[in-house]
Amino acid sequence: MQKLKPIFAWNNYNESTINLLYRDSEGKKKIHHINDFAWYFYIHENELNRPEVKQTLKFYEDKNVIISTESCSPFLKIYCIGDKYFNQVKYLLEKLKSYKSDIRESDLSLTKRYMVDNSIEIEDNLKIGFFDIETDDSNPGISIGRDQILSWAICDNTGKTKFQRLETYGDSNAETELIKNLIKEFIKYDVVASWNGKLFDMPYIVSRIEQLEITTKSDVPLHKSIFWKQFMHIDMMQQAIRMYGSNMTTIGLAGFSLNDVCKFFIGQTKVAHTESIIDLYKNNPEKFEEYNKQDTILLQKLNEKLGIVDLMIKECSWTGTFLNQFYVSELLDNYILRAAKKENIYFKSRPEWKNKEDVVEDDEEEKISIRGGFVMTPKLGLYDNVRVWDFRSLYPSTIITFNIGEDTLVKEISEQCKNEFNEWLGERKIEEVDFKEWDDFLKKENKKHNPDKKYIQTANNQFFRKKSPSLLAGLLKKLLDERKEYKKLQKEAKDGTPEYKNFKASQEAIKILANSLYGILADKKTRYFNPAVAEAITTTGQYINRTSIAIVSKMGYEVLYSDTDSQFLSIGNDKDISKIIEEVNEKLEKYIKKTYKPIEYFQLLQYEKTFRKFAMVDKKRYAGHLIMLDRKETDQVMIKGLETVRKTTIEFARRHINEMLNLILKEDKDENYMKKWITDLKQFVLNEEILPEDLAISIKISKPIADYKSKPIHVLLAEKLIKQNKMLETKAGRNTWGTLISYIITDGSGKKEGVVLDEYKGVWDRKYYWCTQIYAPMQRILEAIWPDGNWCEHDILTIEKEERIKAKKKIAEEKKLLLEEKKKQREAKKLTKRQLVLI
DNA sequence: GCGGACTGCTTACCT
DNA sequence: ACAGGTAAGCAGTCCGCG
Repeated sequence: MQKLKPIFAWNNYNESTINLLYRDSEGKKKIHHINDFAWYFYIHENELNRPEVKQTLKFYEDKNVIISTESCSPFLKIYCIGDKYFNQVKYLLEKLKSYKSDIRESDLSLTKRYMVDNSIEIEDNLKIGFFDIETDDSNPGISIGRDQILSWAICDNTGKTKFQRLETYGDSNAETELIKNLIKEFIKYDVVASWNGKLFDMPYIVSRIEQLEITTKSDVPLHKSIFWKQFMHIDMMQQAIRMYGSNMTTIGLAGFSLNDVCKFFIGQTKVAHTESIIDLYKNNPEKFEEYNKQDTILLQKLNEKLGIVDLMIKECSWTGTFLNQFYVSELLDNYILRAAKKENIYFKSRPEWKNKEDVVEDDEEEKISIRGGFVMTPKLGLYDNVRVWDFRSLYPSTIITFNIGEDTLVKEISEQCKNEFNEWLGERKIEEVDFKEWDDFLKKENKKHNPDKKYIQTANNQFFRKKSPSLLAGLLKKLLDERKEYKKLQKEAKDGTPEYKNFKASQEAIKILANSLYGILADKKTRYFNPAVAEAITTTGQYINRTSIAIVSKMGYEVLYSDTDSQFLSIGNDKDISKIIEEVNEKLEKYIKKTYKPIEYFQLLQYEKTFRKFAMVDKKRYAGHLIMLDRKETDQVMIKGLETVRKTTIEFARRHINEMLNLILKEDKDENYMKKWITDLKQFVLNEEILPEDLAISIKISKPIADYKSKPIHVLLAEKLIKQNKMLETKAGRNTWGTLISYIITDGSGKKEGVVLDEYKGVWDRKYYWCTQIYAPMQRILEAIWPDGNWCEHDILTIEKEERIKAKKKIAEEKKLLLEEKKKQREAKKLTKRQLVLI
């Protein structure tokens, strides 16, 4: 029989049957059962020499929990009666863990083990339904499951919608009918997608099902335990946050409400309404229906435009992950485990999930931190002709060039070499060390530990075998090659066609996987966590960057700044930049090849952008007039890290800092011009009226109020709003989007006092706004580019403070003088008294 | 009791 | 529930001074 492609697979608690959900040739959903697959884990053979381990294994063998064993030298494969969820197996594993035994892959579920071992391909032709529910909003605030569901709508991939409305308001039988029909509808699809459905729609439906006792009534299409397995649910909002959350300000996305996202990406909005939902339901059923349907249509269109779900499906089928487990770590775990299985590499078990409360203060593992990228202390100032180039995929390339991986690491000398490195480095940070000194140290160590060049040395003084590619290097090479192929195909296909979209999704999926690979090596929660290996990558990245800086400096060019994989240089426009890059690349390649003798060289600088005028303000903070980007001419002011790109900055400051940067970078205004400009602006802020929207500070509430250890003003205001039922508590979690609190500072002199925007009564602290919100960011920029400009004269608060201190000192001195005077007088009196007595 | 110095928390950014 | 590096503003605390 041809291997069937499951849509989803699972095994129930304490059962050893694997259920595969699939569609037959007629497209009908079926479940295939697998009963003959035995679960197993690995234990290192050396462990068998320990009496306590031996005894434990014997004990569970006698109890028939361990069925059989098989040698997989140097490991022993132990087959059990069920997976890690079986109580008896759980006890066995707990016992072995308590002995700190070297056990491997014991955390896999039966289903995951089966999928990995058989390299089961996952169905990627999935039927998607976009849905949304409306609920009774007559009570204040939102509370999951408190009120009735009023309707549902679902939209298929072609834009066809279905809608059902609660027939009789307040009637629980009618609501039961409504929800049953929704479930029946869900089951027709493989995936149902929603907007924020993970935190709203799904829990709401589940809660209503429980309250109405729908599952205990027998005419539901499928039994309770099984109908949720008939389809998967994904939350498109979470995925949108993953994709665009990090650069929303850069691209200009206002927020992650469905309305904001749709307005931005597809230029469409939700159905506008001023009435409450319950009002619409009761008095305007047509509009109510349109409103509910429109949300699902928007989801469908959004997916068509952005390919959100397509990309997820691609990543899932590439790695062998089911959609409802769509997390980077899970995707990569499946991908790596499948490859490792073929190479007979067994990874350690994934660490136990630790609750926040369970983390011990002195946990050694928790304290380990891994060195990251190189951030050069920038040479501040205003420059002409600044060129930027960067290393293409620095970390993947480094892994390949230096053949980095747990399997290629020379463990025998790893500890000693680490100690020697730390001893040499001492208290210094690696970026403080002179490059030549670092290079010399590495050469000395290389000679000592690697005389016949069998290994390849990394910049943290670790050694990796060269004989065959590491698992990681092999995977990455495959990924990069595949991506190249898909990129080519994408280029050949016609823009907008299904093929084009398919190739695009493929190459993007691969890019995400390749770039995330390093991350899991430095993540304590994964089985791949390995400080020596992770730091081999980052430190060597730093080293390559600094080698390049050394080469460039020797060629006579000045590197102004560098962050991880990019370099900023001031190179006149009379020079041929491509030629220079070519030369640097050649020299770098020659040097790395000569010094480290890699099997394959995989580093490449590529030309990125040119700034006509450029202001270097601080680490990770700069702005410039960009005229060339990826070999295409452009004309824009690019700003990184400065207040204008931060969403906490007030609009007034954002507008004026932008204006200021435009004047300096595009219109080449000089220092004197800007001084005048600042003086005028200060007068305006201190005397004129400013709109409240321009003064509002917006800060995100990122977690439940109780989790805050200190309570700044925005948290205090949020707390008040929550108490008044005007705002929802934020849930903990990575892919949730907290609520923004917008407020205005009424008194910024001490502990900040303020009001939320809605309650603003016209009181604002002018001096605080000028000094902290508006001028401070400007001053930092101006001081960086014209350091001798006496820019502090506009910082009123600091000046006032200094004057206060001066005045105080003066008073103190006067007092002191006065006291001394009195003392003198007293003594004089005493003297005269004594003199009198004497007389 | 006041205010400066310092520390730690929080947010939001960069690669 | 993929990483580390960084700036900035503020709350909270400690400590010396008077």
